[in-house]
Amino acid sequence: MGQLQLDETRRAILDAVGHVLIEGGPGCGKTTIALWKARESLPQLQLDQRVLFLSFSRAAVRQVTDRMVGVLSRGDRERIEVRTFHAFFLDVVRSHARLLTGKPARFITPERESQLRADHVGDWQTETIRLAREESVFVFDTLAPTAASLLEGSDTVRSLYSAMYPLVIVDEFQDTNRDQWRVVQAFASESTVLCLADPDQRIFEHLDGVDEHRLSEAKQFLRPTTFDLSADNHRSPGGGLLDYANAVLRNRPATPPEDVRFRSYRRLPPELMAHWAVAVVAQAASQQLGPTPTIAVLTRANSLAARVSEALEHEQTMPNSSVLPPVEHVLHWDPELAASAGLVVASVLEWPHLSTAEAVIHTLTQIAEYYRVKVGRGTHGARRTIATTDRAIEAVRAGRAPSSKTAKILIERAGDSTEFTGQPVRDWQAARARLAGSTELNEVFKQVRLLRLLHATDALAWALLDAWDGDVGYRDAVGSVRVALAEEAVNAARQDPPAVSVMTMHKSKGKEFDAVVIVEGRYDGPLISGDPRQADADRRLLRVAITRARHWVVFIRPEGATPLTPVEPRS
DNA sequence: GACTCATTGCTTTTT
DNA sequence: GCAATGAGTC
Repeated sequence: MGQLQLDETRRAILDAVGHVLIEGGPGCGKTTIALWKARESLPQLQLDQRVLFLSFSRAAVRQVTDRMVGVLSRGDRERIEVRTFHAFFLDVVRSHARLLTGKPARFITPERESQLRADHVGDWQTETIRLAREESVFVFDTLAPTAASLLEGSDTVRSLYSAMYPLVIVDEFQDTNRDQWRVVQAFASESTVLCLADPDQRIFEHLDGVDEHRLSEAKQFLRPTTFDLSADNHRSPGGGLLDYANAVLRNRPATPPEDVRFRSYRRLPPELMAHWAVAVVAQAASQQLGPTPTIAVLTRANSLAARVSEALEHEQTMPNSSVLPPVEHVLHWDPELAASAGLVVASVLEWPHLSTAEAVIHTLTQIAEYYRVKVGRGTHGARRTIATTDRAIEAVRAGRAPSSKTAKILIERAGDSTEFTGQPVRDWQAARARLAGSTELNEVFKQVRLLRLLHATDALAWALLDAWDGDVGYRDAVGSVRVALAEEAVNAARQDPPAVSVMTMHKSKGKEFDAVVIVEGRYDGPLISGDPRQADADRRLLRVAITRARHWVVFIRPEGATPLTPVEPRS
């Protein structure tokens, strides 16, 4: 770790006594100096004491853990616990919830929660609070406030954790929410707190409990010794990208450096442009950097990320008839909705074993389930569809003709002879093809296509092979697929990052790539909003997105889009 | 209560 | 371009 010079500021950080706040932009070395500081504190710790390094996501934890390998010896690494806030909260609640509720804690998974929530009449938040207080049952959202209350409310618990963790490091402090901050405050009375922050990387202020004044509040409360590393940049050589990102942030005139390119589109879809850009960048990058440069395609909205991913999946032909081969990639996508759409397809694979009425009810039930997940995601309008579907189920059950179009179509299709071949991939496609013709069926069909992009096809095929009855259909295909997709979700989280990733700019926080392609859609909201208040937040987000790149940035924007800086970019 | 047609407005999330 | 809404009709 010799490349990081121990300059005056860093020496001062290591020597500082009491709470410390380190501010600085992307690639300034905040994490590294924090790890050094942690290492310096180790000799003073007792054998059972640890340094606690709190991060916001599992990906961030991984990033820090990887970094530690270069900075610390194995023995030192074992004495630094890098954890997500939630993992820590879970621990606190599991160990001490009895103090609040008198009962041992039980936990509800997010999947289970979305079911319960969809079926619950009344305000779900109120219900989760009741569950926690009265039944000692916790969903993810009640963990943080409960852990905070435990640490605030009991001197014993607080001292216990401070004794365990004399030094607590908090990453991405600018985006800590209300409850995370409460926990940090509780630690501060007996432990030393080290906060790492970049005020210009606040990109989650729209979330409840995240506050633009958090940093100044922390300065008031902790009275930390504050250091500024914003002049340093160890990520992009020459600093051109960071300078340009800062110009975009402040809306100051700037000539984009050579390693930032712009392409505008007019008639061609942005997805195709993105595919082209990835192909071009991948080739250029592998020539200069070697075999597998990492590339991220970043978007404003999940919907565009999904569309880009779909384009990358298939061979495309440009107007000049050059052919873009498929690009292997991973879409960072919340898989729950696609998975529940997959269960609708799975239900069709069970049709050969069921009477027409049973088959229709089975599939309608899965469709209702899909819309329950949607309601859980905040789509209020899905309730209407659930009600319609439930009525249709009742009608079929009672032997009446349902009035819902979806149900009518399903009755017609389930009446046709349905036999499958035992080849999972072919049968899956055949089952999926039956889902079309009504708003609901079309929507489910579209969602299911995303499963392919999640690289779940192999896991699905294996699960279905086991479920094949050896004759005409699949037994408990729904159950098998559910298990396979849940396992896949767990595995996907552990896989090594692939060469090409597609995600929203928000999800790129804390990550790093050789090249970044930033795609602006036609209809998914502009990169920079016309509303000036919003525009500040947009510019912070853009700065984060640009600085994810170590070497190159490509912008794909619709023709006539507002320039990112007052000077027209080269094209 | 469900269908069709026209109108509107479009983001961002961890565990 | 497309999904979510609201009005009007069966």
